[in-house]
Amino acid sequence: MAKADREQLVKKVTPTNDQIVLHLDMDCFFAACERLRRPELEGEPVVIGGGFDKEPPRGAVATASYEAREYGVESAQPMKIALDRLPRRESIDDPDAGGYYLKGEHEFYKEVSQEVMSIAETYAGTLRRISIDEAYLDVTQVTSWDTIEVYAKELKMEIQESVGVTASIGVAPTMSCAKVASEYNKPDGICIVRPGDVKAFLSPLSIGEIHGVGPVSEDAFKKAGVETAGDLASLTTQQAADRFGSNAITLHERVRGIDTREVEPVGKPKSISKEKSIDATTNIGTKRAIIQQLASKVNKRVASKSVRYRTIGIKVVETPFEVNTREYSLHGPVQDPLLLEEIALELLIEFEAGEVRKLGVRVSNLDFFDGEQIRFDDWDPPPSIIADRKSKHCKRTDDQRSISGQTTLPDFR
DNA sequence: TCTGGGGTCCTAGGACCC
DNA sequence: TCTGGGGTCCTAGGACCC
Repeated sequence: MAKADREQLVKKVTPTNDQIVLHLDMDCFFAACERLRRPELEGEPVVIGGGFDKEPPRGAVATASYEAREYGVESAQPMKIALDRLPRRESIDDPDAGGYYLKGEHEFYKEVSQEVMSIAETYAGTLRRISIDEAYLDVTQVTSWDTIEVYAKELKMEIQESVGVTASIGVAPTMSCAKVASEYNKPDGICIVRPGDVKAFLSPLSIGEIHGVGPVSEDAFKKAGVETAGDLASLTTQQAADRFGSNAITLHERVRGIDTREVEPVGKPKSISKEKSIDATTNIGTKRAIIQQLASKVNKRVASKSVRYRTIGIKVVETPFEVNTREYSLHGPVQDPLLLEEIALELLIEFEAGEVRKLGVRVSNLDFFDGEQIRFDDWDPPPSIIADRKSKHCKRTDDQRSISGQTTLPDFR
C-alpha cells in the first residue's frame, strides 16, 4: 500500500483533533429555575417530580438539588425511595425539617432554557440542543485551544449574570469526551480535555460513566472484569466485539478518544407520543377511555405541528412491568383524529384481559409539511373506506381475528 | 428500591420482491 | 421439485438518554 493511501486510511479512524466541542450542562436545572421565582428555596433541599402526593407514592424524581442529594435523593429515583430518605415538608413554616417537593412547571423551565440557549448560540459556530438543559457547541471557528478556558468562563458568567442559573462546561476534541468532561467538575465547573489527553482522561473513570453505558451494559462489563474505561480501551476491537457484541465497538472507539461525530443542529422529531401511568386495572372501559384521552392529546400536538403520520402505535405496560408495543402502518401519511383513535383502540383489543399499569399512544413515520403546502388529500383514506371499516367493526366477530391473537385491522393501507 | 414521560437508536425475524 | 442471495419494509422488543 502506498504511503499516501495508508495516511488516508489512518485519518479515517484517528481523531483529527481540529474540532473543539463544548458541552454545556445546566446544574440541577429544574431546581435552579424554581429558585429563580422562589428565592426562599435557596440553600434548601428541593425535589422536582410528580406522584409524591399519591398514595402510595409513584413516579420518579426529575431533579434533586444538591442539598437533597445529601440525603441520598437522586434523579430518576422512584419517588417512594426519595420520600423515605427525605420526608416532605409542606411550607417554610413547617416545624418538621424535610425537603420541598414540587411538581414543576415545564412551560416556565422552557422559557428559562430558551434564555440560556439564546446566549449559548452567540458563543457557538453550531449549536445542538440535546434537551431542555443541555447542548453541544462547536466552537472550532470562534475560539482556539489557547483561549478556550477564558471563552468557557465568559459563557458561564454571562448565563449566570443574565439568567441567574449556573452551568457546567466540558470541552474536548470529541462530543463523547466533552459530555463526560462537563460532569467532571459539577456543579458550576469547567473541565478542559485537550487533544491527545482524551484517552488518559477517560481511562480511570468507571465504565458506567461513559455515555451510552447504561445499567445493563455496565453490569455485563463488570461481570467480565471490565471496570473502567481504560479496561475497555486495553482490549482489541475484536475482543470487545466478541465479548460484548457489536454495540461495544463504538464504545471501544469512544474510550480511546475516537469519535468522528460532528456537532449538528437537531432535525425534525421522529415520533410524537403521550403516555400515562394508572392504578393497575383490568377494566377494559378504563383502558379504552385512557387510550382515547391519549390519542386526543397526541392529535392536539400533531395538529399544532403541521405533521402527518403513517404509523400509529400503542404501548401497554402490564404488571409487574411487562412492556408491550403494537403498531400499524398505513399506506400513506394522514392527520386524522378519528382514525388515530380507532386504530389505537383496535390495537388495544389484544390486551383487554391483562392487568395494565401504563398506557401510551404514539405516531411515527412522520411527514412534515409547511402550512402553505397543498394537502395530499389523495393519501387520506377516502370516507367511503372509513365508513366501510366502521360497518365491519359493527359486524366483527371473534373469528375475524387472526390465529396469532393479533387484531384484524382493515387493510386500507 | 421498583420504576414518570418524552424521546432516539439498534437488532432481529418474517414477508415480499427481484 | 427444491430453493440462492440481496434489498426493503414492517413489527416487536430492548437499551439508553434526559
